Order: sequence, then C-alpha cells, then structure tokens
Amino acid sequence: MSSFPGRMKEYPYISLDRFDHENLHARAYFLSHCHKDHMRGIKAPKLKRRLRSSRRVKLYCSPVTKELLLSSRKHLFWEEFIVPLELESPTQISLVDEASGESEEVVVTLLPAGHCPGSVMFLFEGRHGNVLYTGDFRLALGDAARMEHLHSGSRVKDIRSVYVDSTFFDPRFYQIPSREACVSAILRLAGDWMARGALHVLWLNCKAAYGYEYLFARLGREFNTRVHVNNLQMFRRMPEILSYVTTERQTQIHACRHPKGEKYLRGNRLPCGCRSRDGADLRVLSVKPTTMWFGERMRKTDVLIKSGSDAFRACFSFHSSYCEVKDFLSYLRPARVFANVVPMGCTLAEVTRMLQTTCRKRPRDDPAYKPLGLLKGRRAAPTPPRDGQSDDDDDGLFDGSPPKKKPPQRRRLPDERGGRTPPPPAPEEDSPPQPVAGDADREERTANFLDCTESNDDSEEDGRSEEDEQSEGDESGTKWRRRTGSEPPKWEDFFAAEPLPDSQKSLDGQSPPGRRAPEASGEREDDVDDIDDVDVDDDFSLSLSASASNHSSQNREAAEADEPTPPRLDFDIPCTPDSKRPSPEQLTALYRKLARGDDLSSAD
DNA sequence: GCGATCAGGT
DNA sequence: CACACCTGATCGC
Repeated sequence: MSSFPGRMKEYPYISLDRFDHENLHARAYFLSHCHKDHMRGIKAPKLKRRLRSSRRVKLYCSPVTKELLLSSRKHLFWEEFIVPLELESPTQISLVDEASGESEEVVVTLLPAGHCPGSVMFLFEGRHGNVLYTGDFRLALGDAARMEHLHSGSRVKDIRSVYVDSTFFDPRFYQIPSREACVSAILRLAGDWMARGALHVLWLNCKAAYGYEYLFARLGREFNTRVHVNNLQMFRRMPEILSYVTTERQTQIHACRHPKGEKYLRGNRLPCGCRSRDGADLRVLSVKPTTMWFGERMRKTDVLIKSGSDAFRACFSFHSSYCEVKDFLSYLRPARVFANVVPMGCTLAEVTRMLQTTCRKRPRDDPAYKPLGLLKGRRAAPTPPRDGQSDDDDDGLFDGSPPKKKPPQRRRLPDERGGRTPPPPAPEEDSPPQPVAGDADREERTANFLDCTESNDDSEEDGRSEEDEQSEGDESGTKWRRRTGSEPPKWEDFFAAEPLPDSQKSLDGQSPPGRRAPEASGEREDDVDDIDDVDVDDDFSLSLSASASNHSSQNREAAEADEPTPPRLDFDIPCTPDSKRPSPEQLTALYRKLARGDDLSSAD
C-alpha cells in the first residue's frame, strides 16, 4: 500500500496520488491509476471546496484513468478538472499560484506502468531537475531501456530522484514469474478444464480492483466467451473492456464475487449461484490469482499451485519483483531514490538503505568529481573486472560472498537535453533534503536476507508444473523503441492509453485545455444515466468481436529466466561542451586503469 | 450523519 | 505469505 505523502521534494507544488492534508493546496494534481490507496481524499468535501474556488487546478492522468475515475458517480464532479494526457507525449504545464500569480513551468511525460488499466508513471522535467514518480508498476526486466522518454539521444536522462513502487523491493521477493508466463499458464489450465465439457466452469477468485482486465481479455479472446462479473459499472466507460465481461451468468468463465454477507458458496458453487440449464451440478475449478515469488536460487517457477481438488492458486502480480525494480533503478541510476511503499516485514530505513544501493554514488568526498559517462562493467578493485553486460553491482546479496564495499558506480553526464521539450536547465546542486541513511556505516547488513525462506517449494502433491521455466519473451538487446502494432493485441491494449482523436497537447503553458472533445472510448456519456453505484443488471448487448484469437500457441520464446541483466545501451562517451572525445589510445589507457581498479581521478 | 481511522476478513 | 478492498466498530465533529 502506498504511503507516499503526495508530494515530491523537487516539485512541492504538485500533488500525486494524494488529495488530503497539505495536498489540498496543490497547484496541480496527478493521478497515476485508479486504486483507492492512491486516491485518498479525492472526493472529500474539503477538496471539492478547493476545486470550486479555483480556476486553475487540474487533475492530470491518462485517458483510461480518466474514464475509470469517472465511472464512479462519486467522482463525476472531477470531470471539468481532468486533463487527460497521452502517454509518451511530453506536455508543458504551468504551476500557477493563484494568489500571487507566481508560476513555474514543468514538463510532464506519462509512461506506461503496467500495473492496471490506465496506470502510468510521471516523468517531470523542470527547473529542479528530472524526477520520476512511478506510481505502482509492474515492469519487466529491460523495460526502462525501452522507454524513449527516459533517454536523451542515446543516453539515459539524468534523473535526480525516483519515487518508486517498492512494494516488493526486498530480496525475499527476488523473482516473480513474468506476466506472460502466468497468463499463458492460466490459459492452458482453463483450456484443459473447459475442454472437458460445458459443465466445467472456471471461477477466477479475483479481488475487487482494476488489474485483472487483461486476464479477462486474454481468456475472452482465447475461448471466444465473456467473463461473468458482478457489475459492469466500473467498466461502463471502457468499451474495450466491456466487450470481455458480462453480467449474464451463462458462461464458462466467472469472476463474480459473493454479493454481500452471503457466504454459502461452499463446495463447488459459483458465487453467483449459477447452475446448468438442466439443473445438473457444475464442476467448478477455482483459480485464485495470487502473488507468488521465488528466492534467488530457485529456478523452479511453477506459476500454478494446486491448493485443493478443484482449486489452484495462479501466479499474478501487479507489482514488480525485487529484480525488476532493481533492474529498473540500476538502469536509470538516479541520484536518489525514495520508497513509495514499505514492504511487509521491513522498515522504511531498511528499504531506503537498499534503494540507495541503486543510486549513483554521490561524490561526497570528491568535490572535483567529473562525470565520465556510461561505463560498462566497472568493478571495484577487489572484484575482477567483468566484461559483458552484467554491469550490475549485485552488492553481494546472493552470491554467498561476503558483502563488498560498494564499487564506484557508473557515472554519467548530467544530460544535455537534446529533445524537443525544453525544460530549463537544472541547477547543479541544491542540497538534497535528506537522502536518508548516512553511509558511514555502509555495512550492507543485507545478510539478514540471505537465508530468507523460499516461497513456493511447498508445492503440493501434484506439483506438475504447467509451464516449466520460461520468461518474458523480451528479445534481449532490443533498443528502446516503442513497439508499433501489427502483432496481435495484448497487454498493451489495455495498459497503454488509446490514442485520442484530439492529440494536441497543451503546450501553451498558460491554460491547459479544460474541456476536451469526446474521448476515444467511444461511449461518450453526456449526461450520466441512472446507473447507480450499486448493481447494474442490464445486459449490455455488445458484440463480441472475437476477431483475433490465434496467438495462443506462441507461448514461450525462452530467455534465460535467471538472467537478470537487461539489455543495456552501449558504452557511450559523453559529449559535454567542455570535453572532447577521447582517442582510442586514451580509451585503452582508461580501460587498463579500470581493469586494475586504479583511481580514475588522476586520469587525463 | 459524515469522515477518518483501525481491526479483521477475503 | 501479499494485494486492494470491504465491512464494521469507534471516535470526533
């Protein structure tokens, strides 16, 4: 659960995912996704009052998040204040203090977060540097390298702070099977079961929250059916989701839940009480999406665990694993990282300490510090220099070796901005508020975590793994490039915002487009119908266009599951105004020094 | 009566 | 295991 207080140190006039307390005075609001723990205060009377008395405050979010937010009548009052922003389109926003008229510009870019429909990360670029707020995210290894807007030219942008989803940033949650592995296992299980006959139905025991929709969609497409859910109200503005769900109980796949206080679901019953036409008993296979994680050494990655005669737990995670978070941060190498979440059984100090590991080293004792650019494979002296692209300092967490001193980090230039977006240059040093955890005692007391128990080796009797290990089908080595669609639609369909008809962004800096043309989601509701917050029982008769469904067998293109190193951009020599490209000889000399672990400060 | 907070359950 | 959420109890306005 997010405990992010709502504001970032660099841009305190902005509030993100929080709408209470100090955040009541924000000059602009940002909502990363529609989960309640990121919406605190969003409908409080105090906030409504604030909005009414303001002419400028807006809420920025993705187009999908807008639709989901407005799906609840309680949030309809937001409509006139919402400014949906396309993903991956830098947009300049003016943060205006309405009393004084004082204003500050910031450029924001929404990046896909893979957490639930509409979920995004926010990259802010402005006077106080580049900062990234991730909201909640589930990104695969190497995803950061694929995000164009985290780069400037061929290099990673200089990021001052990352406010990161640290839900699973704890070595206990070392690895979580890839999303694709999990979904395809569920698809197979479902297929095997339902193939036994029409009386064999599947019940997905999902929590009440956005995030399972892509599962529904995959199942719907694969089996040309719809998933039974309790009500459609939460999807009413999302036609492409609506087309995979139904309130009609006569379907083989259910994700319904027990209405109220009824608990008589026992045995093999569906929560909706659905029975077969002739009254014969249904055979219900229950599948409970559950986060399952695996320790460092566990190569076994069963994504399905039998938990009863007709019951399975299926691996399913909304959040990135330790490895995925670490990969993400290690790639970006921000100056500082802040935890948005304190993982279970862990203190804020502990997470922060571990997060610090992924930061680039602050040249505290080296005032003459000169950024050198991206160096690959840089190791500390005691460690033999490794080449290849595993340039991650794996801080001795898992290799059984004694904790090493932190090796000098990759260094980078403070990004010269070559892009089209012109955020003003960041001031060099603005004494960071409190980059937690001093480091005098840099004993990585991570040893505590070395012997953490693995999660799932308790797999039961018939632990036949549906899928053996497999992992994301990421062609490693891909350049960061957005994939453009020609493949069958999948995850991205729901998790990236769909293109809006009006794609113009508010670049004028003074007044964001307060009112928008009809959204892409079709179903423009002009005045809200009578759908109440409770049960809607209409059967939306939507055509189930099951056109694409043939990508089921392309399940795995195995990439090594335990190969945590993402594709890296190549070694790059900085092109600072005051430096020139080193000659090959100079480079060779530099490499020699690096290999010996020599001090580089004397280098020239 | 409403909101905020916490405990307990799924 | 957790997640995200709901319900109900309690306290304060």
